[in-house]
Amino acid sequence: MLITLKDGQREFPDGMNALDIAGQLSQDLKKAALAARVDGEVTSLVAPIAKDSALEILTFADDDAKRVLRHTASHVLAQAVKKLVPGAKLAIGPAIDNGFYYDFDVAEPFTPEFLKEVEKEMQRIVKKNDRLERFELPRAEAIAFMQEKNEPYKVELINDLPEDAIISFYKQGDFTDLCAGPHVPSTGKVKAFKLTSIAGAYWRGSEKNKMLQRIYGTAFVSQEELDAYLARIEEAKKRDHRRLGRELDLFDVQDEGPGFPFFYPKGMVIRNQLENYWREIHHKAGYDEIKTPIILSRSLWERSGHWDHYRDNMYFTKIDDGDYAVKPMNCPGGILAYRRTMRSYRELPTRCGELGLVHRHELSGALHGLMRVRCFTQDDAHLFMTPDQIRDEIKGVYALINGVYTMFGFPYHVELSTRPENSVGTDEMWEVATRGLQGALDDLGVEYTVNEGDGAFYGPKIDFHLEDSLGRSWQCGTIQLDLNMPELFDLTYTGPDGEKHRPVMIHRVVYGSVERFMAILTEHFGGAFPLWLAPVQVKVLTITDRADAFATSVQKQLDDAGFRAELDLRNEKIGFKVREAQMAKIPYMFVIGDKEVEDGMVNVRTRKGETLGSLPLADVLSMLKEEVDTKSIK
RNA sequence: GCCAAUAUAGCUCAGUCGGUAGAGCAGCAGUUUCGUAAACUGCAGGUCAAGGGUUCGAUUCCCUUUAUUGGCUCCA
Repeated sequence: MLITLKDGQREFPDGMNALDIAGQLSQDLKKAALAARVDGEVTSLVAPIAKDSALEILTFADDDAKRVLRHTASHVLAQAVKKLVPGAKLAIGPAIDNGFYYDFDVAEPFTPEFLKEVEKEMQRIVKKNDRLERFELPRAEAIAFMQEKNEPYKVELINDLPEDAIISFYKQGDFTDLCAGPHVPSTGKVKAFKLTSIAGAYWRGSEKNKMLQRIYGTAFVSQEELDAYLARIEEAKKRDHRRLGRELDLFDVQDEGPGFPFFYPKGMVIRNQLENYWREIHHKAGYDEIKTPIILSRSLWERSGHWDHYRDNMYFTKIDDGDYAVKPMNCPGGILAYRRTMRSYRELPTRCGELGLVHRHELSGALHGLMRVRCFTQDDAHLFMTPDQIRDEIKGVYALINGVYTMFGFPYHVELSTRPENSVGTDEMWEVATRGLQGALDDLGVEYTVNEGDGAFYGPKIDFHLEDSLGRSWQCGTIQLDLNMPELFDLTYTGPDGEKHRPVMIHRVVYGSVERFMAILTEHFGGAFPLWLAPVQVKVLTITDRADAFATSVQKQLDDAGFRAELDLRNEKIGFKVREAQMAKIPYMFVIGDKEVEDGMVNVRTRKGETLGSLPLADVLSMLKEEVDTKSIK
């Protein structure tokens, strides 16, 4: 058979497997090989290749090979747990980004000490280097096999496989698991691994099901790589916004208000800068700004559908004898603002923004720093338009969001979320709305994944996800197309024909929530905010008190020029003052000593440790102004 | 909300096999006037998360509650 390799074609005997082919190419490759990609499909190294094919030998550098190795590691984990707790029932154990997990149903929850034992047992299994052998069974036999092993979850999984599915198993030593594969050839390939945590997880992800015990771990081909990975995680934790928020005195959440964050003076500077920027770009994009009340009557929420579909997440209050709710979303307010007057088609589209403070009762276990809180400010806007304006408006919003994320240098991914179970409106409305969003994304040529059933209760949405320092993804921007609320509130505009028509509504946010966005921002920049956002932009440091007068006048000039500058006249050594400014991640330090006083210059140091030397203040000011005005993220 | 872990000074963490606690940093007070990431000395700082139980005695052991962390679920 003719095998096409990445650097040319070669003839090999029919039925030869990828591992042996690798061996003929180089012994090093054979040793490093974990899996193969045959005609684009990831397969086991030991699967015979029957015909002319394109072949890639995959080593750990390849993401698919990482998954194969980690999947095998999850089997090793399951084998070890079964050995130590024979009564444990196996659920599922896939590879995930950066690692793997396996779910078990056990009578007693796992403990951290137990993990140590499991790791030891896994070492033994890896050392034995058992081959992983694949075999298939017909459906009935597969079920009988797992029934006999007393693995009810596996039986359920097999029952749910499509009729024509090939049901395969992998056997290593005395352990066999239902698995589609592929795997590495033998357990010895799992050279370096670590079990990282224990967690509860619902069977099949539904809180209606039993909670199983999940063990998370990760695996690499060498101890060095594992150590490097663990060191990277430790490093990433230093960027955690909860930690930086406290260290840099920006914000925090206190026990007295779980999920209700505090913002301190330095944090407010960042927040206000973000809001100023937001107003600026929205003004340019043709938006007006409004503010609607935080508390509104119960009847409004009943009409909007929130009472039926969102009540569990809402806070309520009583005023005199009336029932009121604290708003969990801004849309009903935005709708009342639209509805206050007769609208003509000539006014459409209307774009009305609101930095709206909303409160939502999130589950206590879901709270996470500023990322998930119980009160937050959405940089919301509601657009009302005629149906034929939908695509252009969606594109306009997309451009706005893309522009902001790109300006900050944030990579993001896009998801399209469709109709959830608990929703309002007719099938037709949902169909039209979903097609509208999809059409706009396709027009723009945007890559996206579809998230079935994850839309808002009133409409489908396009979600923008950003990543935190540990690679966890958080939804920030969203564009939601809504045909339902206009119906529920009987919104109209007068068309050119003089008749009343129903407008279409778009709900959208750019930052998502100002709080979450600040968290992402903090982690992304590791607390070293770009100059335009930095709470303190310049710190003026004196070397001796002979420089006090000049330093004070420098600070005054900075202040007059609109910069946020602080003065450090303390009787401390310059090295100490620099260190403190450095740790506060202040972008620029102006060092002033006898020399500078004499020359009338400032000696500029950046937080990156560069010393720019003595410069005339006027020159430095125009340089900094340029950096602020362009919102440079250097 | 569910599973698990954790909670000691402003922060990071020791410690007590049950006899009411300690370090570094930060803070404060002195001394030091010094050239780009840590001067020196001293002082002060804690209901050991909260409530209950066991005990002669609980910060330590047990229970409950609260909060936090990592997941699950949910979501901006």
